[in-house]
Amino acid sequence: MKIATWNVNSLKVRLPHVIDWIAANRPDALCLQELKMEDKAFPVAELEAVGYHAAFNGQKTYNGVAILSPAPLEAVVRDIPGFADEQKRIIAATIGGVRVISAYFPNGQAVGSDKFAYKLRWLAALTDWLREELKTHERLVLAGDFNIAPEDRDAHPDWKEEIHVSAPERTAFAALAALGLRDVFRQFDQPESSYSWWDYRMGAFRRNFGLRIDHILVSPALCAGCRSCTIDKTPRKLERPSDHAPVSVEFDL
DNA sequence: ATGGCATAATCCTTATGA
Repeated sequence: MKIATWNVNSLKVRLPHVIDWIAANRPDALCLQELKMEDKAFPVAELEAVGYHAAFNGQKTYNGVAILSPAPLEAVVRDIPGFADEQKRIIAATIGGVRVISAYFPNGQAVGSDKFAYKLRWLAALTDWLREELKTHERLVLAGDFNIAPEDRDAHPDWKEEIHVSAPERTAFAALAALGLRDVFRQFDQPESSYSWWDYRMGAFRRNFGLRIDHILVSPALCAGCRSCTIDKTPRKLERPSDHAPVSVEFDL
């Protein structure tokens, strides 16, 4: 089974890239973030035409998440249950017996800001919810744009901002890991300076000035079967790219 | 010291991203 995640930064603009990437990679599940569109604008027909169903949780202008799959998407849940939030950042579905969650974590803007406090509140609510989910879903995948670089090696050495690398954010990431969820990328040898996001400015991609903030975390029941985890930089080289690259994991069930 | 790019929504400027 192959599961991937991709922050597309506007599905309207990026739909051709998504369609091409699906055709080349045929994932069993593709988690998308930052759709930046309302549900009524979601390209259902275009994706059906390439053999993919979709569950989506959209919002005008900001946020918005989806899961695409050639197989039926069952038991769809939108948003974190019990957490009052206007922002559309979560969708979950069961695909082939695997609970798949597409998550767009808050950016946080700046350490100490109101948005940073919201990021930490949101992370705490997510962790509480997943603790319960894991009781009923042994096979679980949390994939998305975490907006956290979990270790120093996940950020370019010249990254001078605190946001995405601060201690409170990394502590919150560790709390997710403490549920038993494993950052699959680090289960395998990887190239040095592996990142999944590069700023549009300053020639950041050319200089590989990036952050690894897009992650796939898997439950213990799936971890042993994991065969690979890779970041695909090819779509970042296209005209009008997303600033994020897709991340994929392959595992045996 | 600042903003540098991209997107979407008020439009020709602003909010947000990371």
